[in-house]
Amino acid sequence: MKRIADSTVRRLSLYLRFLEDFEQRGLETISSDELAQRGGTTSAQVRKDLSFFGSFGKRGLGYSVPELSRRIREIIGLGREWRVIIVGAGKIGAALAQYQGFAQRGFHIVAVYDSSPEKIGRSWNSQTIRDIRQLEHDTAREKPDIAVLTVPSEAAQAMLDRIVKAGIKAVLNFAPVQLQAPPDVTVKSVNMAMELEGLSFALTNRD
Amino acid sequence: MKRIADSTVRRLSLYLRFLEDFEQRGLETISSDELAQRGGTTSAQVRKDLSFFGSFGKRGLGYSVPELSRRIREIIGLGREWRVIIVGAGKIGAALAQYQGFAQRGFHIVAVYDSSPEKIGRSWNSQTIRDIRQLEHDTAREKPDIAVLTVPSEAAQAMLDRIVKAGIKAVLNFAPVQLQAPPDVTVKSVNMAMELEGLSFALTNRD
DNA sequence: ACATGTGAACTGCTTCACAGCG
DNA sequence: CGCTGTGAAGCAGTTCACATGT
Repeated sequence: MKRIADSTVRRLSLYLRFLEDFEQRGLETISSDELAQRGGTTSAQVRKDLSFFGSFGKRGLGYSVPELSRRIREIIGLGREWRVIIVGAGKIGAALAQYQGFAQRGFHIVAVYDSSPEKIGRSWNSQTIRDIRQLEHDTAREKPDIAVLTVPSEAAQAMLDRIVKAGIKAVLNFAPVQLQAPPDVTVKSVNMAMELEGLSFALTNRD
Repeated sequence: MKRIADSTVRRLSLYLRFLEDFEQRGLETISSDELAQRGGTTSAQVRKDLSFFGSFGKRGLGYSVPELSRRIREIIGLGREWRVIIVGAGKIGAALAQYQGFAQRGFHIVAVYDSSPEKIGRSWNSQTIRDIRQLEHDTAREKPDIAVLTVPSEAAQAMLDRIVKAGIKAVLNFAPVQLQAPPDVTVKSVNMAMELEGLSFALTNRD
């Protein structure tokens, strides 16, 4: 299969959200143009995005909402449950563990880790915080798919190395640092500091 | 000035982080190649990024760490204090309000708002949570520069409209929805759901 | 000799425009 | 006729390669 651009995958996520909305309202079909307007893009872009994966529409009519919804879910891989661990039980970790949006889309938190003795053992939103030293042992047995990394910046790279060595192939990083990982491991970063600086730049450099 | 790509600004943020690190260690000069390796890019990319804003290096030598550091801070607009409000005192809002990285880079939280009567009036990390109904009134007086939007998805667009009408020109959105704003208002979104789905896609579609 | 700064070449994403099909 | 699907054109961001300055 041809390599798919990151931006394409992001838009598919977006389309799916709209489709689920339409689905709930009982709409049967939708055109590329309607999807485009909602998503702030163009109809050609929508059709091109979908065309990488097949021909899901009916000419002269548009797309079947339930079918397209199903196909996109399939493409993104939302048909199954993903097993997620959270590494770092700080403020952000806490917010994430309690975030309902995860479970709704099939991302199931199976463990939370920390290194601080005061936190280990404490119960936390139906999870007991585990000792980070158990990471390798647990991972071998429980085979999580995704690790969410919410440790301090200084510790992030070392912890990522452990996660990679433990065999996890997908990481969502919240530390504001650039991480190095082997090519078979996908790392996505959420970097608020960088976004804020982007706003600072926009405010500073406008006509 | 020519329009600067988003990716360029993000890399400048990244370079700045490395430069601050080098500065602390007392290093005097750095080459584009060293910056590139740290940032996972190429030396040509680094030089091109900087060239949009001027010629800061010395041929045959590299860049002065303190000078380049200063110049990038100036470019991004980190020379001043930015006044930030947080709209929505939920879990994410809480994590952000206590996040030290903000203040360190000159983003100063001047107010926190919520609509829930149980939350309003409660003290919170040296801020008292204010009634969202005060938003317009306060904004007229206190002139915040940036609003961080951490309200539920359903409320996000309506709240953004209020924020825009109140005259704020930069918004950092945490709701997993596509927001519409006039072109003179910059909106950046942090969308964990989308990043997670990107990981799901990567795990699903690999050889 | 060495590393910057920058036009030129390249790569890849987006937009166009229209043939194809219901 | 309307809307999809898609090659071709256009555009933007990245990489190359070398002239330039120290």
